[in-house]
Amino acid sequence: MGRKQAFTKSELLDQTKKVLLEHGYEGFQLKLLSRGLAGARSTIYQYYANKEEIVAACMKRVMENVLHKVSAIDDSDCMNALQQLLTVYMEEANFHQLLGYAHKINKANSAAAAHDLEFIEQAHVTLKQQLERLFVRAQEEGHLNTSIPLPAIIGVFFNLIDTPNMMNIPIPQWSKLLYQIWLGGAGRL
Amino acid sequence: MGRKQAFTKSELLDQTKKVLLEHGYEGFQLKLLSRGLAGARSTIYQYYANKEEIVAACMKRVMENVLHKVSAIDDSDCMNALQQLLTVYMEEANFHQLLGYAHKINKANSAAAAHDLEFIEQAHVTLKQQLERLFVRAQEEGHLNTSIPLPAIIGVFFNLIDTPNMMNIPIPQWSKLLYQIWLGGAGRL
Amino acid sequence: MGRKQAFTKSELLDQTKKVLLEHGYEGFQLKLLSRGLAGARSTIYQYYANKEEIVAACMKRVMENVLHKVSAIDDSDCMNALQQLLTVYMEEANFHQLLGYAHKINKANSAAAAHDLEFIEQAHVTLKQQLERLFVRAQEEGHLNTSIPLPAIIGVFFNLIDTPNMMNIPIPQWSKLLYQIWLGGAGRL
Amino acid sequence: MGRKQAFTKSELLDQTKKVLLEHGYEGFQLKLLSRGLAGARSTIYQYYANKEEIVAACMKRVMENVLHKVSAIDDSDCMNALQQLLTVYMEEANFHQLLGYAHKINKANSAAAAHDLEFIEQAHVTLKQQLERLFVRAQEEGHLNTSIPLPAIIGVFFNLIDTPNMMNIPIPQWSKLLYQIWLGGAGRL
DNA sequence: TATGAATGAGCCTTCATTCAT
DNA sequence: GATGAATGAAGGCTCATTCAT
Repeated sequence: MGRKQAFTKSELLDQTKKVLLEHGYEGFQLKLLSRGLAGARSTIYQYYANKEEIVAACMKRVMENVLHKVSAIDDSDCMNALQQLLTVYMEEANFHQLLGYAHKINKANSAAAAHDLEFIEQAHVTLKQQLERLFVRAQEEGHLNTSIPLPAIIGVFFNLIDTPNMMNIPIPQWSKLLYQIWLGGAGRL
Repeated sequence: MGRKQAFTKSELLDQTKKVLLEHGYEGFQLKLLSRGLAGARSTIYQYYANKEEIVAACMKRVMENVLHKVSAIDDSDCMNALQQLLTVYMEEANFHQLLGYAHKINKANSAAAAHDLEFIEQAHVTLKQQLERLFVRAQEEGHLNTSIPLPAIIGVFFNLIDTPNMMNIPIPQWSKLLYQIWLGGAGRL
Repeated sequence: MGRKQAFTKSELLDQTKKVLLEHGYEGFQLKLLSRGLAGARSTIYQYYANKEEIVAACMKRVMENVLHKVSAIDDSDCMNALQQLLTVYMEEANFHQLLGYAHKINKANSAAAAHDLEFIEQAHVTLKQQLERLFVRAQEEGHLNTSIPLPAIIGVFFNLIDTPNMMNIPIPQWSKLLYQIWLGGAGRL
Repeated sequence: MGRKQAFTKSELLDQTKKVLLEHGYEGFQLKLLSRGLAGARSTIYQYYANKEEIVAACMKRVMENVLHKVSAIDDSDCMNALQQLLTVYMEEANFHQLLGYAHKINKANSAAAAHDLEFIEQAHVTLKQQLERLFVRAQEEGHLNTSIPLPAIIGVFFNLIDTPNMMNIPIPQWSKLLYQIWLGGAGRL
């Protein structure tokens, strides 16, 4: 009964992510959102009660994707696991950047948004711990240069994600290449 | 003689940079700008005709600083020059990030802004060429691993700039450390 | 036979009255209306073409009730008739208040609403005349203090209806009590 | 310095009261407010941060007026004091009605509004106590009919305020007339 | 010149009403 | 007939920009 939906919740969140990455959190406007959807601006309110909830839901979904992919990684070999982790983060484009917006969301406006953010925060902590454990193992197993402080190693590793892929190399290979640079350096062997 | 000067152009641009980095381009508001300035919001229009011009002027100034510092680098030893370049970019905090906002500025609104952006664009190209020349030299002189495509090496190098400095190591040392990781890798030698 | 009846016209008007008294005319919203009804908001339009018609119909029904009850009053004894009138108006809770909203309804929007309002207006006039005749008779029969202008006496009498019943005395007794105060005053005899 | 104000805070509150009485709380719109002012709608925000604050401030001012006038009443003779109280409430037109809107204001939206409402609430309690004391004294001094419950007497007294003044009798006389009806009744002596 | 005040354009959100199943 | 979904027209509020002192 009733009409058929102009767009699905999933389409809405897809577009949300797109607009968010293109215009940043402060530049996120419902006008831009609806522009990329097959329906009017006010229709958005069928799904979410306000702007904040939309953004929070979008972030939550991205986080869930990442958690899902990460949980599928075999971490028996820690170096291999790191390589795969890097790939996952790269595939889940701009996961990193999106998370940076999380703290800007005004929780006071919406309980639902606050709840989603809580989830994201929790997951974030979990991911970090998992990652740190991998790095510690890598160090203990003698794969890393012990003269470099671990936080620096981790920071550089993470930052690889945002390296601009000028040559448009497919993500799996691009990820492998960056991993090699990170581990072996850019200098002559 | 009139009234006393409320704030100088330079103070205005300092504050512009601060607000820009804190709130992003889309979150840049004149209210935030004047809040950190010793004068009224409307006084800003004594210096610039609109928002776009302010941001463009700010970026231009940052670019000029970078150009100035870069031009002082001795590039007889290309590897040393690269190391120094990295330091300069890091010192000129968030130069990279600011430049990312450049393409968001609406040039249609102001000829002055368009002019400044033109300058920035030009300088950007120049810097890139200079950098590339250094990298080519580095490769020719056998400092780099030839099995890695140069664009990837450059991309990673540049991305180092944004690596979060969790341990708050002073910039010159932090720069040196990142340079080492980049060149030698994070793995065991 | 189609679908089952979601709610009757009468239920709709009951709920209309409730919402109207709770939120006032300007606060009357279809969302609040359907919330207390066993059916969807859009179903309301099966009965009435727009908001104005609903409110007008509600008022008309209340007025009809009052007319009905009033016509049953035996007015051979005018003082007794007045007492009974007061009771009727009080039973027909907030009749008075509802009528106050009548002039706010935008007739331009709906012929049906305009028609109902016409009826209400007419009935209102009739009731007033009837009442006035009763008061005139009461005065002529010497029941009222002739040193007080009749309009003042009538005004006070009518206003009794809205006296807050803090002690929750049952309406018939409450009505009788107010009638006594009105007639005999609050002062020592 | 700067331009001269389009309207004063006081004018704003005057108009607020007018619109509030004409359209009720739910019908109170900034458009209606600015329509009666010599300035644009957005100018209102120079004085108050939102709708709620405006309404709360308006009510507070009315309450302050009432408190001021009430405090000037000589209550050595309680019956005389009651008569004067009635006049005050009538002069401060629709004070009663306005107060009825107080509980509809959404305090969550504004600390300033909540603060004003706190004041109003407090003053309301004080006024009520003062009034009750007067009535108790009146009863003890034997001015009132002891066979009528005091709350009913008080309720009727208060309700007099809203009696429609059809003949447009000047307020002091109108008040006196109502007081007489209340005390002595409308019936033949 | 410096600025306090004014303001219109634009954004978020709500709501009566219409559509299409 | 009943309804879930769609939507444009407003209303509250903010902000860049202009005015007038």
